[in-house]
Amino acid sequence: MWSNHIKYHWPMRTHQLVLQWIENQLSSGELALGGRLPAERTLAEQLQVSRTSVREAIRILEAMGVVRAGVGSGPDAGTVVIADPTAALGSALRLHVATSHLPVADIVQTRVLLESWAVARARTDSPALAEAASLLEKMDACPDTDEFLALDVRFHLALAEAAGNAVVSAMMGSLREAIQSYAGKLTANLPDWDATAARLRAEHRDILAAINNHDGGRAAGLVAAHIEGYYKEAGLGPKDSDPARL
Amino acid sequence: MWSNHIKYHWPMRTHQLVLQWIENQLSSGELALGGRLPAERTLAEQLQVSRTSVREAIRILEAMGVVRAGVGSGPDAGTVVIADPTAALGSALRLHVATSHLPVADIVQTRVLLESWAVARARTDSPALAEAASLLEKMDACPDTDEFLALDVRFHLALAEAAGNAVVSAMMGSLREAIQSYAGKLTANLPDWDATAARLRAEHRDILAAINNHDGGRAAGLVAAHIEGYYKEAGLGPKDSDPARL
DNA sequence: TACTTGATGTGGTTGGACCACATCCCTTAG
DNA sequence: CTAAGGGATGTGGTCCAACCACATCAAGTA
Repeated sequence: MWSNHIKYHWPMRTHQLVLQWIENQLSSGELALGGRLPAERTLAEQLQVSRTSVREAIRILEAMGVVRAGVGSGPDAGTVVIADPTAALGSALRLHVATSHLPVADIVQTRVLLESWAVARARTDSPALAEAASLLEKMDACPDTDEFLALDVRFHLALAEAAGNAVVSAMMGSLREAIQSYAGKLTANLPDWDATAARLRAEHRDILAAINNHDGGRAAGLVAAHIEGYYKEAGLGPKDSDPARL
Repeated sequence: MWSNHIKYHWPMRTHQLVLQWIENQLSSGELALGGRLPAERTLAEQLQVSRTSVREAIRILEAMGVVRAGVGSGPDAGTVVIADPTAALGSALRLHVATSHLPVADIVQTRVLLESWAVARARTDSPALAEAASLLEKMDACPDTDEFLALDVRFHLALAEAAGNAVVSAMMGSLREAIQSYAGKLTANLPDWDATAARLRAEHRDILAAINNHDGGRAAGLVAAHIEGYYKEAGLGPKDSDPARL
């Protein structure tokens, strides 16, 4: 009856074993960024598990933004280690927003918190800040709404990166991604897009100016007002709203 | 060049299709928290895909903390919808720390930021705050180091929850989980655990007192000093963080 | 009534098969 | 000699048909 004592006392699923092995390889440095995992069939034989279990583990790592799977042959093929923490956090947040377990208002509030902190600590000599300035100019000469919004996303992301904290940057990006579809629908509610766009441009300029004037406190306040103002104008109540349906 | 962009969107892998279907069910409310997914074989037939693809999608959702798979029969069996955002974020962060893409110092800094913010706006009538007080008493009468640390984790999590922001709570928990093994090793470096424990107890009391005195600013400062002091004493060089002004 | 025992349904795991794709390398035509 | 075929090879992507371990439930039995 107890043909397998180990499994009974230590019920670890097979794909978790593979995950653990890969995570160890990553921690020990034997698998580094840009490195390639063994082929699925090879890895399955090495670990004495089925290819299915190996694939399930790789799926999880792929969803976590740790690896990228590519078919074919050559340098672009195979399963290679990447680093995209934003993908994992964004997907997770989006899914839990879908279950109504994470209110959209909380996401917006957290974004305000992180981005305010980031601009307050932004270094004026940061490359990310230079990129933000460049993006701001592009937005001035951009008549298309969708393109403007895309640039807006990159602008705010650049602001977050200016603080030099990779975790904050990743979280900022994931928060953006999690409510992207939501924000898109809110934008449709705006009564006068041209006026709003003009206001956003002006506020962007003020934020950047405050940072460059080494007035982090003012920059943080402007960012908070900028974000909250946008969502408020589009109809999202602050922290009381029910995100049940889109 | 742009054709790659199009190709990136068009050929959707089979498990992503399943993922999308389930996410739609969640968004529309047809699948709610505590609800059960169709059986894997049934779902495979419904969506006209193989059971393998269904399983890969479920694996991802499981890693994201959205579902829990249980074998057997009865109410506890099957794949049921849960809500554990901390699991997903924690795993993702831990994996990216393993790839050295997310510095531990950045994680600590982010934790200081979030927890400072949380205690600064903690509501004194929050149930989480009452739990924190209860945990504090337990820690006073706890001689065991490991148990003390476990209570410490729950104490700080309760503080984070007192702000009433689910996203911040989830992120706090995930940050803790991501560096848990790291923190454990650091604790071993402490020269005099008893002295450190006594200091931690005192600081916990001060933090809670500041919150109950409605002095959020002081509480935030105490939390920042509390966390940074611990890691500094254990030998982790901190990023200079100043979450004072938001 | 109380207990045993199979039936049923669930996820967990495996091996094999085939496909589409991308590269590499050898052959062959010029 | 060069350059254009065209397999050979290796990769992940997908599917299928089993089998196992487990947990519950219902029918049958003492």
